[in-house]
Amino acid sequence: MATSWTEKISINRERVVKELVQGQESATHLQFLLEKPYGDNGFLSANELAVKILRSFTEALTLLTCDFVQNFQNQITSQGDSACCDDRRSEDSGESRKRATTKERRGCYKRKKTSQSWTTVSDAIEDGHAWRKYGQKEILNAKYPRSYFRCTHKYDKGCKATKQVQRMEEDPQMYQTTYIGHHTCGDILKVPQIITTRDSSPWESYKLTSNSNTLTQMDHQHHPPTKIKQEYKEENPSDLTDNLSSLDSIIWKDLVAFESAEPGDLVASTEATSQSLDMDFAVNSIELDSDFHFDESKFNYLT
DNA sequence: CGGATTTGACCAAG
DNA sequence: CTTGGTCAAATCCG
Repeated sequence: MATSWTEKISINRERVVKELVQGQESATHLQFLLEKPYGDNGFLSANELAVKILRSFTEALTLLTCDFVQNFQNQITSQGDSACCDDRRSEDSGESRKRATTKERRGCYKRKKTSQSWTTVSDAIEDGHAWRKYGQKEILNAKYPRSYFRCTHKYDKGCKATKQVQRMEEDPQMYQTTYIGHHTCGDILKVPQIITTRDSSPWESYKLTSNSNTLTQMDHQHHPPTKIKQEYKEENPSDLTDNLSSLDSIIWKDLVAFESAEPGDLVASTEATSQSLDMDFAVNSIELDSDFHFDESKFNYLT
């Protein structure tokens, strides 16, 4: 195997610490916001911070759980072959089956307990990936049903990515999306989808092309305008600028809201998760040139 | 006609 | 037993 169990543990420990530190920082920020509830100068709203904190702790707990479960499973499998669900099904006799083979396997699966997952909250459902809905379920004590999506390329490319989308009770305009597993089909959203809003309607949509840092206007979609965040200045940040080549693996958690998308403008911010950097960060501003092109080195990052 | 969605059934887990 | 996640036939839609 590529990495040993002990290596995985030490890798995950770093990530756990990182997640917990981030959660702590977000909590501090939240505390600051709660102390002055009428100020609106914060980069992140209290609600977004709460989501961020929750995500950090969820991720940390997931990593810890993965360690534990993986270790346990390693011990089990080393003692003998694991029982597959097909084995269980062979015991399940008596009742006549409608059809053999594929139908025989219906509902035969393991719950994704150890898959990496992360949750976002946004007022847009579209995230740039090709999803196919495969189910909807009423959830106990939830006002709105939960929708289940899988990657369109599940069968042709074996992509295991799924997501669950649920309208939020407190704010029905917003959707909570839980992504489970990363895309392995090549349909990786190499660059963020950026939704912009202008001060005056109509708002317009832009998308970063995959091979360049160029914003191209998208066909109008049925997104409601995203909220505009106030610019938040902070000293240039971190070691992130050393790793900008990893931009292709960034998964953007939130939509960017531009105060203006005119060339030359500094435009507002978003949050993002980088798989390769294994961290979350925020892009504070992006400067556009006349071709709606931006220079990565001019990004202002917040970690 | 083929791909996407709907929806009730099926199944695992607790 | 209940609940949530998935399957797949029926249906919709371009």
